[in-house]
Amino acid sequence: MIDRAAFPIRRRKHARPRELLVAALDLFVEKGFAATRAEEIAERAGVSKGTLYIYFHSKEDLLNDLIAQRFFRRFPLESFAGHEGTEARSSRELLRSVALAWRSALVEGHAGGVVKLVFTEVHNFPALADFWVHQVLTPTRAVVSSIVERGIQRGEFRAMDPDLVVNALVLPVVATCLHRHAIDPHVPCAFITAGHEALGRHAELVLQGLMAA
Amino acid sequence: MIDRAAFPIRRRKHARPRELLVAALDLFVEKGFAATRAEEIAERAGVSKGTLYIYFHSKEDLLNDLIAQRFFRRFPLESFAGHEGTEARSSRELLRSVALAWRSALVEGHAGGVVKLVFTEVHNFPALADFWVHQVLTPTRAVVSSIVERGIQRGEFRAMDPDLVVNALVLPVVATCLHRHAIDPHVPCAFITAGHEALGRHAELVLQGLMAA
Amino acid sequence: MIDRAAFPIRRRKHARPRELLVAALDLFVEKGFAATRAEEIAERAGVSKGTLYIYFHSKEDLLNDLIAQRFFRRFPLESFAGHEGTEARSSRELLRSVALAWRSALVEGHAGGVVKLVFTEVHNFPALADFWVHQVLTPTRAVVSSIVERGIQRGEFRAMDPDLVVNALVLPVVATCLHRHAIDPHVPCAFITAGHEALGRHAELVLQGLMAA
Amino acid sequence: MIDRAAFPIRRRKHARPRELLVAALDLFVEKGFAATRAEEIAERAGVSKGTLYIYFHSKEDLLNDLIAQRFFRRFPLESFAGHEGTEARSSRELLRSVALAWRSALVEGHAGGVVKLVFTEVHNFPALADFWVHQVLTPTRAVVSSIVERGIQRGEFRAMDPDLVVNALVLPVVATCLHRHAIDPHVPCAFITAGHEALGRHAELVLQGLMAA
DNA sequence: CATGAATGAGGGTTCATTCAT
DNA sequence: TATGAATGAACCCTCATTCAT
Repeated sequence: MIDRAAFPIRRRKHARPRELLVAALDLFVEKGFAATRAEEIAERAGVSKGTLYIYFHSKEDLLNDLIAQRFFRRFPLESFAGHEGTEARSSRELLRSVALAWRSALVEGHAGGVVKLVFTEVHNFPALADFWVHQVLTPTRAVVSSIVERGIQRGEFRAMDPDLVVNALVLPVVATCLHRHAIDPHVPCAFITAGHEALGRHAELVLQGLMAA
Repeated sequence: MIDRAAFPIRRRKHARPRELLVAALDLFVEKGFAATRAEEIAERAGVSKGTLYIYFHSKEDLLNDLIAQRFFRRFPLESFAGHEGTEARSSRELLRSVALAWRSALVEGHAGGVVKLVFTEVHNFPALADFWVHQVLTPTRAVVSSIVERGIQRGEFRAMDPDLVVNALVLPVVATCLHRHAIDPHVPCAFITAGHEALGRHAELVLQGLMAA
Repeated sequence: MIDRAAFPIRRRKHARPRELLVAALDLFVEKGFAATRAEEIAERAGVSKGTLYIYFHSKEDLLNDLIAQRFFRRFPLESFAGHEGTEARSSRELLRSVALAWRSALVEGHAGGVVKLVFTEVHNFPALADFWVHQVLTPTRAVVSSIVERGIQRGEFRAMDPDLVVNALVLPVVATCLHRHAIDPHVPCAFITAGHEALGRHAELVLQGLMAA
Repeated sequence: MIDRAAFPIRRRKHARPRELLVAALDLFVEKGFAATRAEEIAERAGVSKGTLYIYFHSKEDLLNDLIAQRFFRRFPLESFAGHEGTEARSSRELLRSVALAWRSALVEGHAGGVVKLVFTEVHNFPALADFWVHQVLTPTRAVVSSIVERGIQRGEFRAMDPDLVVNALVLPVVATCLHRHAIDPHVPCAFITAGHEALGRHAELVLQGLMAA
């Protein structure tokens, strides 16, 4: 039933947990936690049902491990935290970089699926809310706030609530992720999930509105 | 078990299907379709498990009926369609109205829950994608496009891809909905789901960036 | 699959838990807890697998309820506690009555199966040890002790450790129970589980040894 | 994982089957056959799960082998069979010896656990009933009968059904075994499993009742 | 129509057993 | 021979659905 030639047992031993986590993430994103059967996860990982339970205590545990091991590393925004060596760059340019960091993290890469999972399964896994708010949103908010304040002080931006800028730059990325993973497979919406440059141009639009007169 | 005095049978008999649909919608939004038990729906509607199956063929049918009966009316954007009697209003003002129409439909009201449902259950109910794209997004896109083109022609806006404006105005509303229904119950995020004026000010920001120099 | 004519649904509603407990007790005694499948219990009670879980939370719960509801009433020895109106009877006669009370409780009746269950499942259900010691053995020991002391004081018995008498009268009953339920179905042992009078004559033998010279 | 230094392979290779049998017996006695996992047995024997199946075809086979190899030797009563050189000893003394032989075999030694196993698992392993009746009870019965008849003929005992004496001497030993292995670990019962001399004094009591007037 | 006891297919989980190493 | 990762049959339990009352 499983192609042993393609999946030698010994070689895969240490890879199994990761393979199962990847398979589980894909399926949880695709079908939701409750609608995903344990056997499907195993099958996609190329193992049998029982093998899953060698590495994880339960299906719930799989998702908890996903949250803990896979999600729980900070969003890649540290580079902006202190603006090291960024004195020369305009605040507009810095904010644009933040928006693009979000884009590359969520739209490209498969972190986008994680976003869908967060919003879909948070009811039964509150740790997802913690992850999302404290590991993703809050750091972003801190970085954007500091850049916006810098921009206002340097006269680049007009006076502005930084939260408004966070939301304007970041929430469309979230919504785009969800579209790509939920709606597009059924009804492709090119005008939303258009491609690489769309979010860049979105950032331009917002930042244009931010400029001082 | 059910308080008969408070709910006379006669008067409620015809309301049953609607009451069940409302209960189901609430629970599907809150816990997801798969994780909601048929008995819970009946209980919330104040009837017994068996009664649910008098009015609906199955649990799936309940959601299909929700989509067909509840969702399947156009988004309240018709008023903008022809810009009847709107000649005098600025294009900026019109777009602001569109954004506020979205806000009042999705953030206030409980249509916001429907949005969560769309993104959560679309995998098993492709009709949700059809509903979302054709009944909600596409009309909005048409309206916004026409206003943007009008604004450009009238010299109010600089040249701009209309889709960019749809996305900039509309996607944050979607993301805000999801936040309110998914994340906030666990980790309140005032800076996102701040309240009425937030989205209004977001629209201002975007529209400012849209203005011709 | 289940003969509905013989088992009308409504009439049995209140009888179900008891029927399931009886079926479970029989099977637990016969095959042991771990080797009894939930479906077997249901089948013997004339219902389907799922019905069992309407009335009991789990298979373990079934046994716990058996212990709590069925076993947890004191052994029928109270009548001897105060020797009310027993002044006239000889101590020998009283002890003989205790032994016969054990016999009728354990060998006749189906309490004998319970004894087997106690010894078989106590490892996983320590409450069985509590039941056995505190509800059965300890009361018996108290009664027998008081009678033995009375007999010694009245010069009927020679000096004797009362515990020895408890054991001599009671332990053979226990062993006989176990034989009847465990061994006899496979290899009948008439010389042990002989019948009514055997334990009576056993008591005679022991009591004879107890008599003062 | 296993301390190879402490257990050189060579020396243990031939001991493996016995070590596994001992481990299995302990666990079957402690937790029952169905509730004992094969891996536990292997672990207690200091080998891996797979090794168990080199020496035994299945878990059931382990118990069958236990019965065949371990149990299937006669109970140590042969010495009484012909009363060789016992002419001079009183029948009372001989019976006392039989009781003490039971005690040392069952209460001391770990044969007591076997008794528990017999009564617990006989349903699924009828060979246990055969063993118990034919290898243990029947020989004892034969020996006791002959001694009792001898005692009656020699005028030491009053007329008496020999089976009654078997039961009176032997069943309390059985019950004591079960107590020690089943109940005592949870609720210690000193008054039953008191120690070496208790069964001796029990025998005295019974034999006293047996004496001719 | 309304009820809720009963059903049984389906999915999560365990563990005896196998087999490549 | 020894290992232990992997398997999958079997079991516990849930819950959508039915139907006698």
